[in-house]
This record gives sequence, C-alpha cells and structure tokens, in this order.
Amino acid sequence: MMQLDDQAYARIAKYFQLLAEPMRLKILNGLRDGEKNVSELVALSGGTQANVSKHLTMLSAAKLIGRDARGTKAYYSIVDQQIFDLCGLVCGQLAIQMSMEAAANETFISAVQSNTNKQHEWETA
Amino acid sequence: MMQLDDQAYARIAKYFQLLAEPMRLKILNGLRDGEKNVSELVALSGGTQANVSKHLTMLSAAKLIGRDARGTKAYYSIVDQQIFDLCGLVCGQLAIQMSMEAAANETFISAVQSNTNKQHEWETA
DNA sequence: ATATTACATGAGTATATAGTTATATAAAAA
DNA sequence: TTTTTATATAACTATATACTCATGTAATAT
Repeated sequence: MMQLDDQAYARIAKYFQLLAEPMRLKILNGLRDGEKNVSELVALSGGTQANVSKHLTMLSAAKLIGRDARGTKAYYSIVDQQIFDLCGLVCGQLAIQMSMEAAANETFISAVQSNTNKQHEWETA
Repeated sequence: MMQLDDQAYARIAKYFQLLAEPMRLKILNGLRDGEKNVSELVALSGGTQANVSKHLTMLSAAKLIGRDARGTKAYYSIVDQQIFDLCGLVCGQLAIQMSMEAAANETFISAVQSNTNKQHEWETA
C-alpha cells in the first residue's frame, strides 16, 4: 500500500490540531456569516481579548482565516467555507454515536438537529 | 445567531484532537483496506508496540475503530469510512494552500495527487 | 506446568499549548 | 500633543499528551 510520507501526516495533523480547540471552533463558527472584528469576536465567544487575539493569529497564520486591518480595527473572515464541511461531518459522526448511545444525552443531539433544521451551525450541505 | 453550547464545542474539538496526531493518522490510513492486528500496525507504522497500542486504545475508546480479539491477537478496523472524507477534505485544503505557495514544495502535492489518481489515500470521493 | 507470543498498561519524562496578566504598538480622537 | 481605543504580544503558569521503558495479563504452544 502506498504511504504518505511523515511530513504529509504531520501537516494534516497540524491542520486538525487547529480545529481541536473549543474556543477556535467557536470563533470560526462566529465568522460563519461574515467578517467580524476582534472586539465582536471577544463579545461573541466570551473569551478574553488576549486569548481571542492569539487564536485569531494562529488561524490567520495557517490561512484558515484572513485578516483585514481597517483603522484601529482588524476584521477577520473565513477563507474557505469548506472548513464548515469538516465540522459538519464531525457533528454527523458524533450525532450517530450519541444516538447509538440510546439518547442518554439529549442536549447535544437536539442542538445539532435544531441546527440542521434551521440551516445553522456546522451542517454539511 | 444560534450557538452550539460549550459542551458541544468541546466534543467536536475532542474528535478533531484524535485526528491531530501523525501516528494516529498513519494507523487509520493503515486500516483503510481492512482490519489489521497490532503487530501488523506496528510494522506498518514504524512505531513501538506500546505506543501503537495506546493509540489504538484511544481510537477504540472513541469508537473510531473497532476491536476484535481473536486468540492472542487483537484485530482493529475502521468503524465508519466517512472518517476518510475528513482527511480528504484536509488534504484538499492543504493542496490548495501549497499550490498557492507556488510549488516550492512539490513532494506533498504530488503525493496527494498521485493519491487521488490512484484512488488511494485520504481522497474524498 | 512452563514458556512463548501478543497485547495492554502503569510510571515517569519531555514537550506543547491554552490561558492569564501585563505591556507594547498603532490609529484615531480630543 | 495627549489620550483613548483596538489589537498584538511577551512572560509565565498550569495542564495535557506523546513517548519510552518496564511490567502485567491472557491465550497458545511445548
């Protein structure tokens, strides 16, 4: 079987690592409907300014989001909407797992579903 | 805008975290064409037995892979092939990024492409 | 029963990273 | 110019986690 080399695995892993952080997911989700500046994202996420700014710097360095400085504000925006497909797939996986766990935890599934119904967060298509 | 609650973000992040590790990606990719036992995965991945076993335990606990003990051997297998869609999307993203970086690093892109052509690793559809 | 094979796991270490606090920088307002 | 507003970043701490080495456990073979 053909193998990706170690550098390729490392790159893919690093990409997933960016998505492996709740605050970053929240920020990305906050950018779903268009650009926002740092203050808006701080308010939206409930994080501190310093922490949100750091996450934005990381996401920007990795080209997952773009940065546009206007005046004293910095507006960030999603570069490629396909990123939400990734989250949608994961939500789908988790929803399946949880439904198989026999509805002990209703909260998450209903969040995802109301989600899907309202064509809101993370849905795939 | 509707928000997923913090527990939901945490769950999604934890899922991505599982994919944010080169050795685990290698193992998952090694399981692409069917179940393998631990020794086979150790050989295939180049990792130590202890380390591979730990990663398998993690992936299994998260239900990304299944475990079937037969005799003294333990066979692991992918539970849902959709997981490769995730990796395919990321490969696609990275390939785009790298092609935009003007082909300085040809290795990775060509790996992903020969990949796509040969219908091998990580491709989406 | 003993040895061997295959796998899992505990202890310990090293590193990475998320978060906080304080400060730096830079544009705009006064 | 001085102040204020918006953002970035350095220093530090705490926690998580990947790895190694050693050992435990369980099924098979001798």
